[in-house]
Amino acid sequence: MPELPEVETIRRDLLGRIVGKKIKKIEIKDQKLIRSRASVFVKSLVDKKFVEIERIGKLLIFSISNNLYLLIHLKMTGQLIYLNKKEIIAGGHSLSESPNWPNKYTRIILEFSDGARLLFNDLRRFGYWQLVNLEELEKIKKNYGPEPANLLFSHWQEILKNKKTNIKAFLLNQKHISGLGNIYVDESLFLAGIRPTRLVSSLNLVEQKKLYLSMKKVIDKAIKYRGTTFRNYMDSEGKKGNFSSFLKVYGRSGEKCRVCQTRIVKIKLAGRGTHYCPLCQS
DNA sequence: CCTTGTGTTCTCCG
DNA sequence: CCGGAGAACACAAG
Repeated sequence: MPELPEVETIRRDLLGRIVGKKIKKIEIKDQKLIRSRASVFVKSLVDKKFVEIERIGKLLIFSISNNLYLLIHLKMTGQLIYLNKKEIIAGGHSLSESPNWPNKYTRIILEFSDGARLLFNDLRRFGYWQLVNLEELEKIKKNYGPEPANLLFSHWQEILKNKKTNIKAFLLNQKHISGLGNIYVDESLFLAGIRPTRLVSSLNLVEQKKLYLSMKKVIDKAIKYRGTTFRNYMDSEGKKGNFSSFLKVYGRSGEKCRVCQTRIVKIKLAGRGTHYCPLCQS
């Protein structure tokens, strides 16, 4: 499940690899995943270059040399795989556990003029590629709250104000704060010592501050370790994220809390599997 | 039937 | 009756 740290890892890796390269060819194997007419899509990209790669929350934004923007969302199982000419001939990367590409889940292939390729794999076909102009991009950006890294505590307090839902549902909502998904919401709440079921309105000042700091800490560390691989996630070289071994609650139901040895509980909340320690979190 | 990110639709409340 | 918030559902496939 790519969340902010995973998408940021991909963004940083791709910056040095594809920016400035001319797009030579596009192969669309599954029309469903592109949110434009295929002919328009191909015409707008071929012979153009990527100028910059940005990100808002979990959404990647590739600026193109013709003032259009390619939005790529990985949703649950999307992967962006970069292969240079040599790796294409070898059928993948030089890692033993690395699968061969393209595979049956490869939905779109971008080919650059130097022979390198960018593959978009998506098992569940939830992800998408979409072309927008600046005006449309600005509109889309308005749906996202600030990211943990850019957040001031005074702003955080404003955001929390008058919210009537539980803290889990609140943190998952990208309009309030962007980039957190199920894994990092559960991990941030554990670090803050707050139960996911708590109402936003019930958090006192100390808890607000703890959560504020915990989100930043969890996200920063996860970026440092190149994200979490729980199921499908891999970076643009086909490698797994290294944050998985630091998970305190996510995916650990029935296992002992690393702090107090109490067994981690799993409930369903906001329609999502939700993990917490009944002793550390109150 | 479980998994999840997000867009849409439904429902409730003041 | 309107607007906003939040809940519920839809999507997909293994």
